[in-house]
Amino acid sequence: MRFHSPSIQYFHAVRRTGSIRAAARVLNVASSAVSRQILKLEQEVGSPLFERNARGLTLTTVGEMLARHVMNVLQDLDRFRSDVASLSGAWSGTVSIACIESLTESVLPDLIASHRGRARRVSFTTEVKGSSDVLEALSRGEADIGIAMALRHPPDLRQVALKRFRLGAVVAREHPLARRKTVTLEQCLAFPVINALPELSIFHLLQPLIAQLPETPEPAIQANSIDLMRELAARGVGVAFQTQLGINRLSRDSRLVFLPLDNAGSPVWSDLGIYVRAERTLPAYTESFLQELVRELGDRERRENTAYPPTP
Amino acid sequence: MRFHSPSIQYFHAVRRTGSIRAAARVLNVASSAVSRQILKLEQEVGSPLFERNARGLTLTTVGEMLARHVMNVLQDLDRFRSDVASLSGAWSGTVSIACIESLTESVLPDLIASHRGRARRVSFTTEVKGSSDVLEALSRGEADIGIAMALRHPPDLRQVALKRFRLGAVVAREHPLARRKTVTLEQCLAFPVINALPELSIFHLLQPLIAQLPETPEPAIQANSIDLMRELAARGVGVAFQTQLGINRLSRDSRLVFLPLDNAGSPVWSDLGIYVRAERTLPAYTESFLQELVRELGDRERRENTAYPPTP
DNA sequence: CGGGTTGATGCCGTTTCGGCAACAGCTATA
DNA sequence: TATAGCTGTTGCCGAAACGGCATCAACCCG
Repeated sequence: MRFHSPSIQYFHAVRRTGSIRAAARVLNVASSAVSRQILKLEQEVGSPLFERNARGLTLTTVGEMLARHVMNVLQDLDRFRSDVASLSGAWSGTVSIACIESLTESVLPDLIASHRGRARRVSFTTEVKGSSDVLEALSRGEADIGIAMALRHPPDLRQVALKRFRLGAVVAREHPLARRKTVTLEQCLAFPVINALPELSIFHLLQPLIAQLPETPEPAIQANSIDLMRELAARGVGVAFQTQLGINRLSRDSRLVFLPLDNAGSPVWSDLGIYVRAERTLPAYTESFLQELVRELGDRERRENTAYPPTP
Repeated sequence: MRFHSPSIQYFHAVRRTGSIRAAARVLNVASSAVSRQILKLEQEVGSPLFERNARGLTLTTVGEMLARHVMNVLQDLDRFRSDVASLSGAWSGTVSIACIESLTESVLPDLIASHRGRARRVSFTTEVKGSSDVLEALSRGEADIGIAMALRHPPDLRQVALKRFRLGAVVAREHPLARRKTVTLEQCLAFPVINALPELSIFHLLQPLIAQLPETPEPAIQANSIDLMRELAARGVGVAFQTQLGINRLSRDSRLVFLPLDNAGSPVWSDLGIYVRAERTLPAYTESFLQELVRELGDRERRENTAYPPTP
């Protein structure tokens, strides 16, 4: 089912790989064929699409415009294919997800497992990235659904939902703070803390708050893995911070205690956004999973706000 | 700039014309070429796209799915083209509008005239239809912007805005009702009325109200042209009904008086919707005009609600 | 029962496409 | 500085796809 000119498929491959020869390898054709199709495209558009650097190709402004169009075409072709397939009962396809690490410990595995229990023919590809990388992967068409910190998102993305979870400290059960109901940042900083590196979204949440404090103590440990940070906290190394998305896992882990964080008397929120390319209609199976994801995150948001109600 | 397979262009032409030979004439190619491309498409999709009737071709279910995809592709190609063109300063293109008759007397001509004053290179195509035909033309990709009565719209259309205007009676200045501030339906029906035919949206607004009345008098005249109905009213033939969109024109026309209609003590609203295909990004020049249209209709809505405030 | 459609097919010249090999330009490494 | 390895581009040629012409079978309407 390949009823689009080879040009746009070749263009798409070249854009992704950044090189004509690499694209040719992926496409299993000769590089000369790819080169010619690109030249023909440029002649028809009437403007160069790539800047030829010695090390490969980079999109020009017009090239980026065409890339957007080609992405729209190919993604909509995917949707059409899946629509036709679902007509004959074959509900199959691959959902590609890009998300930040907070989701990996329970939300995503739970959801994927349950979804595959019902729809065996739908497979998943997930990639964990930093928030801005998630949005970029979505823009570049490398993922269908993105979950990231709700920062400013580019106009070519659509925010499907916005859920807020409370940020908190994670300490070992024996930690002096462990018996409190909530903690403030000052109270945490009295102890060794395990700080997130800038790649993690927690960094960008805590950084402005720490900057407001009169003194900025040296962090004991810095890391870029939430898992590692939590394991360090469990061993009593210090205070870690994370959004309370792993409420199930944490409550099962008897070594750890989650303490909602307060700042100037009000909770510290971590806003999670679910994103999708705006100029796109999702295939039915992707849309279905997206709805489940939104519902599940809504449920967790509600559940945690009752478990840890905002201090008045 | 034709970088899509001939297949999809041919398919698009066949869908619009409903015949292979007619499509071939439009495309300036031999009918055999068109026939072969369609057959190839069907082979690649793995399912027939048209039902061959003796008199022409009709889309199958799969064919309609492909039609949707092809429409998305071609409309997005248009947008891409205009984006590239606007990069080199050429802000040009054609905005295609389908709307109901109420717009023709002042809203649309005013707006188009003023827009063309600023953007000389943007041309317009407008087609007046009934509300359901407007929506259908939009769905079939034959118009960019649709303005119609806000009924239930198909899911492939997006309602950009919803504006409500007051429905009223139009009578000659010498008419016995002309001195009133507002009128009720009963008061109007005491006189000869000029009824709208079902093709006009006014029919669908008034019909349910008339059906509620104890007695349904014979209409004096039925017509399917708002213009004609208004001219008849000006000659004292009877009471006409219309939405108060031509406030400028009516206030200039000294022969006529507009009387807001009340029913059971509350105004009778005529909801006007502005529609666009959902799975589509508009070219910049179309988007620009759309914004002006929404703003203008919003202005009129506000102006008329102050001119004729709802009776409390 | 013919005259007008309709879409489909066989044949054939033209166009396009893709693979192979060679080329020039650049970078990194020896 | 020379060389090996990479890049994209270009001639050449065979293969595949496309389009035009003429023809055919099926259908509708008068």
